Amino acid sequence: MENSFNPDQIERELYAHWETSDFFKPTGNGDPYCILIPPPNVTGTLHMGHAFNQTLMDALIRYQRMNGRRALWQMGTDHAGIATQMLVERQLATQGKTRHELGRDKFIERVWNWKNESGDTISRQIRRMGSSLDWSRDRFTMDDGYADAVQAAFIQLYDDGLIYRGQRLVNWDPELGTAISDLEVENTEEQGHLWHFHYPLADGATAANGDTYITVATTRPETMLGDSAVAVHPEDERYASLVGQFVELPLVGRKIPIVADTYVDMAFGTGCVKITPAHDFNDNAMGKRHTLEEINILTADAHINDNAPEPYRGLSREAARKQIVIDLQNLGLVSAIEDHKLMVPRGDRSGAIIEPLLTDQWFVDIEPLAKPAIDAVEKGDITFVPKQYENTYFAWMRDLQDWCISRQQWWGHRIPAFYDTNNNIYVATDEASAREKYQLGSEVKLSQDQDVLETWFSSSLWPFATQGWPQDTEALAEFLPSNTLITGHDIIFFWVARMIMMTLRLTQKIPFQTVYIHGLVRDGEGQKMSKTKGNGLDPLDFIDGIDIESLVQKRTENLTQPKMAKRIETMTRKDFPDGVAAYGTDALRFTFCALATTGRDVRFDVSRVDGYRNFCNKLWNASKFVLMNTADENLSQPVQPSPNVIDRWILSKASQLIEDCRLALDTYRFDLCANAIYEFVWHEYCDWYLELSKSVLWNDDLSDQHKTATRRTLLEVLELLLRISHPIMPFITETLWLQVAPRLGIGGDSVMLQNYPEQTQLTRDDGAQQQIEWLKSLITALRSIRGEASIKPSLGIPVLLQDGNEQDHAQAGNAAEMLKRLANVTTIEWLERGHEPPPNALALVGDLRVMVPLAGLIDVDAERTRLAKEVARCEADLERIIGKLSNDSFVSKAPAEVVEKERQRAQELQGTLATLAEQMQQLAELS
RNA sequence: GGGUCUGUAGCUCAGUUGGUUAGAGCGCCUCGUUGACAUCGAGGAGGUCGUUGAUUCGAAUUCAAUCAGACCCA
Repeated sequence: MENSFNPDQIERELYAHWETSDFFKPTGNGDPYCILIPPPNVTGTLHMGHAFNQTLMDALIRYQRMNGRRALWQMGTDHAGIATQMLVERQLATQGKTRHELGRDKFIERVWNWKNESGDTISRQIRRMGSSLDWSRDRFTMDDGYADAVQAAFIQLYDDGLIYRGQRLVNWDPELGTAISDLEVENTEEQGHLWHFHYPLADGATAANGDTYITVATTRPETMLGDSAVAVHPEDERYASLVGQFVELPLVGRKIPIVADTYVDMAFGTGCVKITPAHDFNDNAMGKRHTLEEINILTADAHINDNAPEPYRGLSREAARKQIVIDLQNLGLVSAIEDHKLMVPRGDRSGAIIEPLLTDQWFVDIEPLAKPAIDAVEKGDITFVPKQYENTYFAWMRDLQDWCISRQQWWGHRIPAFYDTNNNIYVATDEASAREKYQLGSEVKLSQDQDVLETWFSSSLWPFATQGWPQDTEALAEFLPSNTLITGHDIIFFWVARMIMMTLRLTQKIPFQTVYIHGLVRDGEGQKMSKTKGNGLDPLDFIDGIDIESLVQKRTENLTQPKMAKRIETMTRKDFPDGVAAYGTDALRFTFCALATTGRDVRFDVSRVDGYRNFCNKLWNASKFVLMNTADENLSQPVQPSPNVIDRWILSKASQLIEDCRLALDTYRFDLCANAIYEFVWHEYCDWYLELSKSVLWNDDLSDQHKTATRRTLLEVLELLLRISHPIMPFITETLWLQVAPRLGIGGDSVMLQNYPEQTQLTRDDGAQQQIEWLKSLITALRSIRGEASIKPSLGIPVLLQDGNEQDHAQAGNAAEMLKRLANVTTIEWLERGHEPPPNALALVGDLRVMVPLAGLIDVDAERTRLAKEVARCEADLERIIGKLSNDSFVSKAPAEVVEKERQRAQELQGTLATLAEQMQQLAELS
């Protein structure tokens, strides 16, 4: 075996072997267990969020597979309508072409070509994470079968009256030329202005103060061309007399009413608001309340249209704004321009400012879908972990707007709706079936809707469309509902809620039982990782390593804001002066598991990976030790129980570990599982058991029977540790297991097909645990004396024991060899009770006095300092406890056992302090 | 403006139903090259658990207020 763990050599080969051996497919007769992958975007590349998400899903699916479940982790990618279309359009642009020149069919062909050539990047990267996905069932949301499901869903919902077409205000991305979801709109605070305009009162009306105008404040002057009212608060006395009167809209000349509405904030601006129902969501709602005219003044690419006065037609919204302000200034109607911070909506893909625009779109009537979806979570059919996310879910679900599902794009599922020349709607899979369904003669001309469905519409069908719906398949019967959905909280609304609604409606089943929500990965400073900030990390760089120059180049190329490059470079060189080491997949996965606490953010701390890489190396070397020491003997037979207390102890401890790990995984506490494994492997198995085992294996006084028992136990526990850690660290555990298991007579092709350890297979032994804990405190006490007195480890020390009970005597007799080896003790002598010991350094283990004679080894002053510290600690403790015990209400009201415990502790401390005082006395006499 | 969450060692975080000597990893200090591992071993320092109240015999843990920060929704 190599001296240290080298992940690079094993990972790819092992993964390929697993995949070609079909180990990732559901097998056996166990209960089905299914995890659905949140389908990554086909244009995407693996980022830290994916890697985190992948790690948790894979840990869970491997755990359940090892529990004997028919485990399916369903692979798939989504077609990412907007992102993919943008990507291919950008490619075309480099050749000086547009999609319109190409035409719809040719363009879609181009997209498919791109997909077939480059659409598997993320799939390849996911494999590097060790993810045991069933690749044979890989689905893409644009595949034929999946497309059938999308059509079927649309048609059924339409026929049920749950999908309708209508003209509504939607979020319009003028750059992409399509509607987008309000979830795809990012509102950011930006610096702008608040313009105050005078609107002259019509028909000679005057305000209470005699003004012949009222003043409105707006952040978007250009929309005034579409104003159809001015609103004031009904209780605003300044304007009470004007309600019902009119103003004459400047530049336009339209007479528009002054209405009263409680929506108006009296304290904001002038207390008067211009109302533009066709270009603002709030104004639109108010317009509905007051039956105001909806005047659309913008084209699809955000230029002024013909509904506006002639001089402004054709201007961009920005140009129109400037011109309108100038024109109003010339009329003396601009009373103030203030700096103002406002929330600006931008499309998350294009970055363009989103325009609320009246357009014809397709909508899902959400209320009938939302109600059962809320019920399912309320009744507990679906549970969220952590539970608090159920509130987030409810809050959103109870305030849902109808869902706009059409997009003015080419790449996606074309809406299966046809129109005749009178714009009557016929919904069916294709033109022929539309004619049949609606009994249309050949004289009726039909044309298909040009739009496609938004990607999330198809993703919302994921739980059943991936299993063959609308066909009645075996997979559907077996894996719907699935068991656990693992995802970040950022897509609860986008995806989780919509899957619940659609699955319940179309299959009458819940899509999954448990939704485990994990945190989002942030950088070391807690910042969101983003390309713009250049603080993103590529998980593969942690697996394979990357030198600093390549890292700098990677982070600074293709920036949307090239001026950031210098800063990003400086920051990168500071954070990673030597680049990133090749840590391997297992170390990265272990890190993610250890970071998976219940919190909402996960700060990715590079030093953690470092530590867990070391942990892998520790496990590697422990295995090396075990293999070296178990080579020459047939150890396929169990030895039970072992004659060696250390063996019975470690097996007993291992039984606790199994319980802890199972509980942790069953409750999605991957962090607790990782910590339990780390603690056990390093601080029980390696620090103590391996060291103690040497005192058996290398002790000529012990029989072969003892040695065989320890060799067997070394292997047994190691084999168990490999199985228990496998879900978190698949590669190293597999590599080691294939060498370790045969020594125990265990066959099998892979640890991933073995059973996850069960507690019932081990015996708890409280006696053994007590004995070894006693031994550990003895050794620790001696090491502490050595450490504080700076006695070199290589220098042996004599030990005197005194007092103590019978058990101490018995145990000390058995422990001599181990004390010698682990604390470099040369001789152990008992001093009779009451006899005066030589000057010594003293430690107490219960009543047992453990003494190291000073005799030239230990400096009296150093020892006094050490003792004084110990005395201070005990005194502080005792003082606190006496305080409690002298409190009558504590003694009378606290449970008897708590009081008793404190009494005992006080007694022990008093004993200890008495002994220490004596010792101090003795030391004092020395100097 | 409405809502959610977080505040524990220098840093990143655990802390189950109130009773612990408040823990871990990293970092820091001292010592250490004999046969698994320097990607290591041994020892050690370091915290009035954001602040203030309340409940209780007892609060890091429950409640209220407050400060600081993060996020979601409008």
